[in-house]
Amino acid sequence: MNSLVEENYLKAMFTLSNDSGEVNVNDLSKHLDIKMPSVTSMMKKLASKNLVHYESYKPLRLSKNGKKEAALIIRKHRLTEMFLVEKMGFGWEQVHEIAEQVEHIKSPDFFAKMDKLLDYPQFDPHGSPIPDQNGNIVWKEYSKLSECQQGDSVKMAAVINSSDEFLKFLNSREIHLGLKMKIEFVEQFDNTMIVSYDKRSSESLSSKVCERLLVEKE
Amino acid sequence: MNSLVEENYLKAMFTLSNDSGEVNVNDLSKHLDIKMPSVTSMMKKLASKNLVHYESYKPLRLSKNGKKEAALIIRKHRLTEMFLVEKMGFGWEQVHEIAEQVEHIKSPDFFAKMDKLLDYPQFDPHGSPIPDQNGNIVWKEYSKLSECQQGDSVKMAAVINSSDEFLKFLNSREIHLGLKMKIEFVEQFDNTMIVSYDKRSSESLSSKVCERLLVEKE
DNA sequence: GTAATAAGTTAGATACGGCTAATAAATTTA
DNA sequence: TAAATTTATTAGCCGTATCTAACTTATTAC
Repeated sequence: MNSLVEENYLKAMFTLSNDSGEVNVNDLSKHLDIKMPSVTSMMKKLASKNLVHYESYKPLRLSKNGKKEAALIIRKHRLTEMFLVEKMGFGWEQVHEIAEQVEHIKSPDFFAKMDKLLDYPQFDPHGSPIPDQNGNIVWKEYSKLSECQQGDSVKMAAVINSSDEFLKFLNSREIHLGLKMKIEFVEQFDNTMIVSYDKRSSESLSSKVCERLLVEKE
Repeated sequence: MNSLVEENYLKAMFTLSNDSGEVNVNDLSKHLDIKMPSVTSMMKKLASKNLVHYESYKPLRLSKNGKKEAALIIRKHRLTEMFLVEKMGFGWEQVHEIAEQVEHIKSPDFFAKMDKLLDYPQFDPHGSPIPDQNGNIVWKEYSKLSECQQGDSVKMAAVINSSDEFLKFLNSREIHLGLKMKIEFVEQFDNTMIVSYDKRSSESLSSKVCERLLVEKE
């Protein structure tokens, strides 16, 4: 059984891993707001538990097992977020903090019940995939809105790096998952997009916003 | 902000306090399964935080503040138990363990939402009162079933010291809160009671069982 | 009322998960 | 490629919450 602290390291490593599965001590340190020497010593501990591959001065990698453990924590996090939104009436901008705590609860029954009550959801309220009971994740290939063309019709699929403020911004524009929008115009100078959708006919979205929105092309 | 460990001490003290509000180091130690010296040192810490009145070799007492903190943790525990039973479909014998973990979650919103969804319940699934937001508890005066007389008609109101096994025993006899039963006969020799209720016409309950059932006389 | 027992405290150790300061290795810059 | 910078590690310390062993105070039994 891993401690709460160990779980947080595993989760952070999972999130920060690049495509070859590598993480730096420095990035991990910044992400967790824990100094580098503490990270190093935890890496040694996790290595001794076969959750991490560790060699001095080399990039860190989660072991197969570590990856699974991490995915299962993320599963609990995302199931919780979905439960908070769907069954308890929270807004998608309110659930991260709570899920951050609930994800550490040790009770398979508790999460199995959530899963069932939600009818085995595939995605969380921000469009991120929920890993299955074995820790496997199905990634859908979405496009960044910023990569779409003028004239494209798209459907909102997920938000990247969903922070409180960003989600509140989206709320204020009445943008939510599943929303269909049309790209009316792309400003060449700064890549600002003018989009229209049911409730708004010419909303302007900065490139910073468009890079954080994942969409499905229609 | 109190640590999870501190919260557990406060809760234990609250539960173990006798009518004059006193607890022994020894009882606390046994209840928490933590050795006495550890308890003593935590008591000093809690005393320095004005949560406990502590004097060497004297019985321990929660301060006014400590009592409130404890009651608020118990509030979270009991709200959670109610939520698990009413909104998630758990049995009353399954909820204690989960609530033991959920009660430590720091999020007023989370518990406020539960409270609202449950329509501000007064009692948990075992009939124990749920403290209000200020930590105040309204105690109802119930009688132990064991103190009732032959011929009395009573309504099941609460269970004392509800353990897994006891609750499962009650399940097996189809006994639940709100159940109305009549005391048909009391065996003088060992105080076993023969009771009848809707689904059973002459169920025999040992004195050990009867002492753990609280009822309302009709 | 004294001896035996139980309850409580002190002292000192341990594991965990942090930290700073100093050092070493790797990477970037010039 | 040598110097400067960044990244990572080592060594040693700290606070929390636990423990055991030894000691003290309170209670119980005779």
